[in-house]
Amino acid sequence: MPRQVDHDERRRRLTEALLRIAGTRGLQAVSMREIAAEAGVSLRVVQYYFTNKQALLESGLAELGARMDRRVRQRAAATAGGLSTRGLFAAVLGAILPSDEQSRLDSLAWTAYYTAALTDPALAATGLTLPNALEDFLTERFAIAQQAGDVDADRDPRIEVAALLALANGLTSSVLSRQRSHEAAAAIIDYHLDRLFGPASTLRPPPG
Amino acid sequence: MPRQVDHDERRRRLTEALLRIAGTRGLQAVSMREIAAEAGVSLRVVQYYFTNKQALLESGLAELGARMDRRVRQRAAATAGGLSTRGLFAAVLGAILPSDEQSRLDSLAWTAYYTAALTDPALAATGLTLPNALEDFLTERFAIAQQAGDVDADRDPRIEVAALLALANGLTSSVLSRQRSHEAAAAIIDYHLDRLFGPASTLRPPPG
DNA sequence: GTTGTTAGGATACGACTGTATCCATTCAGG
DNA sequence: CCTGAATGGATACAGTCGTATCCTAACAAC
Repeated sequence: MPRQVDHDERRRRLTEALLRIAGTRGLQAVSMREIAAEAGVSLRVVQYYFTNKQALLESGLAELGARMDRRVRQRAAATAGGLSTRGLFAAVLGAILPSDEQSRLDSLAWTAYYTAALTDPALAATGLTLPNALEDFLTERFAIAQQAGDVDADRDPRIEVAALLALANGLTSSVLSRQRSHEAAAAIIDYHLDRLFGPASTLRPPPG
Repeated sequence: MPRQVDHDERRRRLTEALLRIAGTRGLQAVSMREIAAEAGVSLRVVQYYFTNKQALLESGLAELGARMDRRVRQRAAATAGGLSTRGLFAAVLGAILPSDEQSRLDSLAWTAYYTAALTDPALAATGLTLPNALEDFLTERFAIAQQAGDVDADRDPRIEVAALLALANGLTSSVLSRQRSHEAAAAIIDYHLDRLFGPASTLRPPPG
């Protein structure tokens, strides 16, 4: 075998270049040639490691999902002591909200993908499945906390969770458009978590 | 002067064609030729009545704003008797949520514009100004209702209004992706209005 | 050293984009 | 009637797009 190259590493670099473009100039600015330039390689290399533009886009979407997952776990791990239900919700919702430059770029790219998926059936198949799973998971946790008496009995778990996730998404959109700062958005989420769970008992996990 | 044509009417038809494409196939599918085909005219006609593609896109954005405004007023007018604070909020939030096929298409187009504006400074200038004005207006109304004793004194008007608007936006996004039905989203909004203002006192205005 | 596969540079193809130009038709004002 | 502006059909132009092809360099296996 001739000169061997780490294909996964090459693909990772190209995917990162793609997401950099999508986050700064939008998904419509993503072309094979732009990705090549951003990654500092030739067009042929991009073609060589991805059969299609479609494959490239799917790789970008997968990477975004992986990064989001990593952020949630990081925030959950940063919570001192065992993770309370409120801590879990704060971790998830805090991870959704863009908090630094990197997560802002990722969030922009995610929004671009989501919007594209609304009118592109090819992307819709892979891109719009995560929210439901997350909602179900959090609803279950919320219901358990409620049965334990940590939440008022008259709250509807399914509605509360759906609302919190929709709220985080709506706030994200306003943070991306710079209508609101990250801190203002985080305060709004805290305000609602306070109403649901009572005032926070421990230190807030650090942003990032 | 030779054969005279109603320019405003022509421009309106072309703008409608543009929004039809943006709502069904996305903003990236909008080209001068596609608009011409959708409107049943030649490419030259599109060029004749709009100097630029830019001008065409701005016209689409303006039309979307006008339609949204019309929907809010319609819902407000449909409310029996004088408009209560809750009625106002229900009208505005209900108008944001896509409720029929037409408002769904408009909402999709709006989302496409909003996403594009996040990375396109030309669109950002005209497109991202409405939300703030609406938020200020509703916050004022909310504060007045609170001083009149119609809302609990410990609610923060600015936060509550910002959260309601973000909630409506987030729910809209979930309705567009068919993660949730319009009815489910409307129920979530009602649930929160009930918590804020107490249970609804009058009939809910009809959808549409 | 020859061979054969892997890795990529260079270039080309047809489709599509926004925009510009050329030209024919229509019809009111003189 | 005739002239000139309004309207729009047809076509061209320079770019960019995704993709395909051709060809060369590198290097492990034999």
